[in-house]
Amino acid sequence: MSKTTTRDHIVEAADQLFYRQGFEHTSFSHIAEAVQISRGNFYYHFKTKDEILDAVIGARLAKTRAMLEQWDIEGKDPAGRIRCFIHILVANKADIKRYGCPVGTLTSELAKLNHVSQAQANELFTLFRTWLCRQFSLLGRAADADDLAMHLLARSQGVATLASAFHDEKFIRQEVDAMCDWLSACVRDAADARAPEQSV
Amino acid sequence: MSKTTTRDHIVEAADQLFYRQGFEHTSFSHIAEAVQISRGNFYYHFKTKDEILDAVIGARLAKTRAMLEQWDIEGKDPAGRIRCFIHILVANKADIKRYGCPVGTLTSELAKLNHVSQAQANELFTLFRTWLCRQFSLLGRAADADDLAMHLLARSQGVATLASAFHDEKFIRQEVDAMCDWLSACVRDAADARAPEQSV
DNA sequence: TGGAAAATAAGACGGTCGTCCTAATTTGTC
DNA sequence: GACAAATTAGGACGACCGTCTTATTTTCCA
Repeated sequence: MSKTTTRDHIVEAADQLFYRQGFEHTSFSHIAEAVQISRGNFYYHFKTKDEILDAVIGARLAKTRAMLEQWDIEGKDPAGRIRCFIHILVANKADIKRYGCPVGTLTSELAKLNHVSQAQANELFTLFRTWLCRQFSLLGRAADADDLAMHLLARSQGVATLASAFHDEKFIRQEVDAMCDWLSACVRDAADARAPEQSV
Repeated sequence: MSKTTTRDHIVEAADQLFYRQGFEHTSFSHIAEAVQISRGNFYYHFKTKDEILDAVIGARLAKTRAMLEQWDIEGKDPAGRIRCFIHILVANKADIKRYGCPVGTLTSELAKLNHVSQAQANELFTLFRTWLCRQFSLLGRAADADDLAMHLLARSQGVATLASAFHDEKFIRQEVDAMCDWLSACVRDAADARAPEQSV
């Protein structure tokens, strides 16, 4: 059935606004105007603003999990799947240029607010981290898979931050290519380690 | 002489609070309490909150410029100076773990607020960018100096973001080492380009 | 030492915030 | 079609925000 309820509309609008304006700067009035409902109606669906944040993070987690699973069943090899991750930056370059990375900026904001949902938001990072870790393991780099995952995550974050600061989409493409080259080198290293005598 | 005025105290306290709690979340009351003055006294020194932000950014710019100049006159080679930049992450690792990078997080917040001081805050990034660019040029990589500068800036940003999200200081050390290795490879490539026949 | 200038304190102001209560409306079921 | 439940609208509430005015205190120089 999947009928879209008012609650879903609220979460969706809050998601967008939290991303574009930040969590704290987004008020009930902003969301109410976006969803076209009265401000008082919120209390029926969510008792506090923090509950909305929880729902937004939950929605993002679900969406991310679905995306990663989709990549898993698309039948590519691990390197191809990692390349899917890297190319998120290109696919969302317009938004990233304007608002940065949704995960990184939310995490930073909640850290400064010392918000109770910090840990839940960081779970978004963990989702990517463990997924990447598994891909690097399948690639034959089980020994340092988590280091490679963290390295790639960090580079993606840095690219998003600078692309946003300098309003530079070309920089995204450039660094995405560099990350793909780095990934290829990773694959080569793994192959060499498996059969060093066959290396040219 | 250099007597510390009340104005300086305000800027200093605001600087800290903007870093730790964010600009928007920091109120006049917070700053007043930190400086131990009455809330009404602000208006004598600053007419608006935005003026305080301007002063804070100005102070950070001055401090950064002084730091870069210091590194310039310390007589090291360009690679050593770039290593100074990389090691900021280690020197400030405790703060970075808790609050992220002062430049990156402020830039992100102002971008979401669509704040008028966005450009001035981004100038902080430009300061590092042009300085790094010059160092890479002196290193013999004039052709792609700006690309290298942006790459290194992005990696630093990413490290700060993830170290903060995962509360992981070890990750900082790890990535700093990796960046230093990368820098050494840059130097080697530059040397090879200058005298390829001498390479082993 | 007296008096102008600089600096500070105290609080009023309109506005917005998140929260919460209550009445009206819509919806679904017998 | 009646009635209970689900949903929505509207607005009151106290608190805090940034701003601004005014009165008081301190500083400093003639």
